[in-house]
Order: sequence, then C-alpha cells, then structure tokens
Amino acid sequence: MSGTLTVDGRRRRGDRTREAILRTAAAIASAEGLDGVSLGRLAGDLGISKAGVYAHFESKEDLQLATIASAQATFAAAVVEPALEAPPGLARLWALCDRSLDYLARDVFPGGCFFFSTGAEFDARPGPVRDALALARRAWIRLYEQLVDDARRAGEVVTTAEAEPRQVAFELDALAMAANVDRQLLDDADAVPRARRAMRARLAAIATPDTELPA
Amino acid sequence: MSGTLTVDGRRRRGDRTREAILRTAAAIASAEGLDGVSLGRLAGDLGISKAGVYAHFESKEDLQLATIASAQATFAAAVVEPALEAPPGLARLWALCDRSLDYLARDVFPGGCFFFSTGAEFDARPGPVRDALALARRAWIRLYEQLVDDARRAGEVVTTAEAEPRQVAFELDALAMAANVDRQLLDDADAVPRARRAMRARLAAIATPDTELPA
DNA sequence: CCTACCGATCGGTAGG
DNA sequence: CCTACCGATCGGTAGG
Repeated sequence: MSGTLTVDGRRRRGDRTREAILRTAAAIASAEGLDGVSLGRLAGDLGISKAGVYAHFESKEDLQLATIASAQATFAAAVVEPALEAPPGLARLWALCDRSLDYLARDVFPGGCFFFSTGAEFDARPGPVRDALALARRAWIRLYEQLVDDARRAGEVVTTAEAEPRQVAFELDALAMAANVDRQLLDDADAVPRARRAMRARLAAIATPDTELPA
Repeated sequence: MSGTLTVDGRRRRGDRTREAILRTAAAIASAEGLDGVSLGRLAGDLGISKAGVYAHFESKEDLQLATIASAQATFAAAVVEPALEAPPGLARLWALCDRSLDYLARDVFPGGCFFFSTGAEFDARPGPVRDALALARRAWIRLYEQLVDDARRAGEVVTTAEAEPRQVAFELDALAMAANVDRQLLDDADAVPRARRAMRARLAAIATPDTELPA
C-alpha cells in the first residue's frame, strides 16, 4: 500500500508539473508565438531544468500540440462553457459574443488571444500544428453558426440572406479579432467596447421584431 | 569620369540587390514572420552569401525596419494609390475596401497580408519594430476614417452614431482581417467574397437615401 | 523495474 | 559581395 501511494504521489506530481508547463507555454505563445516557447525559456520561467521540461513530451511538436490542447481547455472554461449556460436563442448567441470580448478584456492570456497569435504564426506552415489550429478555428466558427441557427429555429433571428449563419459567424468573429489587434498592437482600451457596440448592432439588425437583446 | 561611372554602377547594382533582398524578406515575413527572415535564409533564397546580405544593413533590426518600409511601399502601390484615383465620397471609400480585398485575393504577399502576420508577431514585443508596425496600422485606420469623414461631408454618408468614422473604420478593417485569416489558415476561398458582401452591406446601411453604392 | 528530475553536452545554426 | 569564423542558443539526450 505504501508503494502504491508513492507511485500515485509521483504521478500526481508529474501531472501537476506537466500542467504547469503547458499553462506557461500557452502564456508565452500568446505573446511571443509557439516559436518563442523553447525548452530553455520554459525551464527558466518554471525554475526547473530543460530536461525536466522535456521529460514530459516526446518531441517539440508534441509539446506544441499539447500546448494548443491546454489553451483550448482554458478558452472553453473562460468563454464557451459560461456562454452555454445562457438560455438558448439570441441570448446564448449574445453571451458567446460577450464572453469572447471579456476573455480579451481580462487578458486570460497575457499576449492576447492565444489562437489569434498562433494562427497567424502557423497559417502558412504546413504540418500538424497548423492542422490543429485550423481545426480549433473551424470548431469556434461552427459553434457561432450553430447558435445563430438555433436562434433562427427559435424564431428569434430572421431568416433573410443577411442573417445566414456562416455570414453572421464570420462578421461577429471578425469584430473580436479586430478588438484583439487594436488592444494588443495599438494599446487601444476602446477596442473591446467598439467591438461590443458593433456586435450588438449586428445582432439587433437580425433579431425578429418581438425579440429583445439581453443586456 | 570612369571612376564616377564605376562608383555609380556599383551603387546602382547595390541598390538593386538591396531592393531584391527587401522584396524577398517581405515575402518570407508574410508567411513565416520577421523572425523567419534570417540572414542565412535570405542568402540561400537569393543565391548570395550571408555576409553579402548583411553588407546592406547595419543590424538585424535595421533589416527588419527596411523590410517594413518596403512592404508599406508595396501595399501603397497595390491598395492605397489605386483607391485614391476613385472619385471622392462613398465611391472612394468603397474603392479602398475593394482594393484591400483584391490585395488579399491576388496574394500580393505569398503568406497573406504582411502587416497582419508581422503585427500579430510583434504586438507583445516592445521595440522599434513593434512601433513601426503600430504606426503603419494607425495610418491605415486613419485613412479609412478620413474617407468616411469625407463621404459624410459630401452628404453621401449619414451622420448618425452608427456611421461614426472610427467605428466604421474599425468594422471595415475587421472584415478584411477575418478574410485574411480564413483564407490563410482555413484555405477558405469564400472568405474574400464573404468580407466583400459584409462591407457592401455596411456601406449600404450608412449611405444617405439618394446615394448609390458603386459596383 | 518505475517516476521525475539534475548538470552537462550532443550536432547544427543563429546573428554578426 | 566572399570565406572564415565568434559566442549563444536551439532541440534533444547521455549517465547519475
């Protein structure tokens, strides 16, 4: 029994270290890109050795893919899961917009949106890292589309061409990305409010006459 | 006189080499970032030695700043200058939107918009490179604002809050950035048409009743 | 046999 | 523009 406890204790400690590595890696990547996440940099930030970092991963690419998965979990907990607690329909669609802007304003990642920074970094580099980032983006856009479609079925969003789910998803996401750019590159504190205003106007324009936009 | 000719000949040859280096550097940076522009990489692509590249610049940072200036000239020739040939007012504002999307669709830079890629790369790294990229972005947004303001003064755009120049500039630019992301990361050929549709809808919404949107 | 590291060093390449 | 290099740091691995 004491042997089992020791093994479990070691495994738990190892998992905690791995999670700490991935949180640090995602934070660095948001500011300096996944290329900025070197074993030496991680080791320095975490106060352990390079080998101590590397022992948790099979390769640099494995570390990069695990960092993306960790950032997806962080994003889901900060944005997607809270938004899905809102009542279905236009309220839930607005909640997703609102949470995505809060995620930027709260600096969940120190360098802005992890997926924006790393997507821009890898969008022209074929390989598993780019594939994982493309998959994450498609899932994000698809979630937006789904919520628009749900709101249409619920009769809270019009069924005109300008309210087509793919088009609305594209435009709402575009506004959040521009907020990220202006906030990060221009240090513009008005960027997030500006995006919020535009999102609310877009939702108001596609809401059916008897549907009120939540605060 | 032959001495002068020789010097001039050398200078001209040197300038051509320098321009070729900067065009290549901007192309690489659009796809792999400015960090991907190493002296060895440039030398290999151009068929010269690393020292032959470095001879044209005082430092790596000097090369990066010269690459940004070169990309600005390319962007001005591809987007800004042609747009400014359109008649003032809403037509010129639309021309700027249209040219910015054409610039993406034509792959003027092989890795998508140079300023998007490098802006995302440097937005969290203080220094002269970030400052130059922030200045370029502010000038771009200001040009959009100016054209919206001109169209308002000409009576072709309403003066409501939703047509406020800074807000309109933010939204039109956001759509072009999202088109760049979906085109580059998702290989989505519909991204540019989708942005064009949204831009036209936005302009139609702020145009005064008697103003027609150019084709 | 296992894990979670350490200090040191491998072959290569970066900017200069 | 060339060859010939430097200090450092890269991803990755050795024995303890």
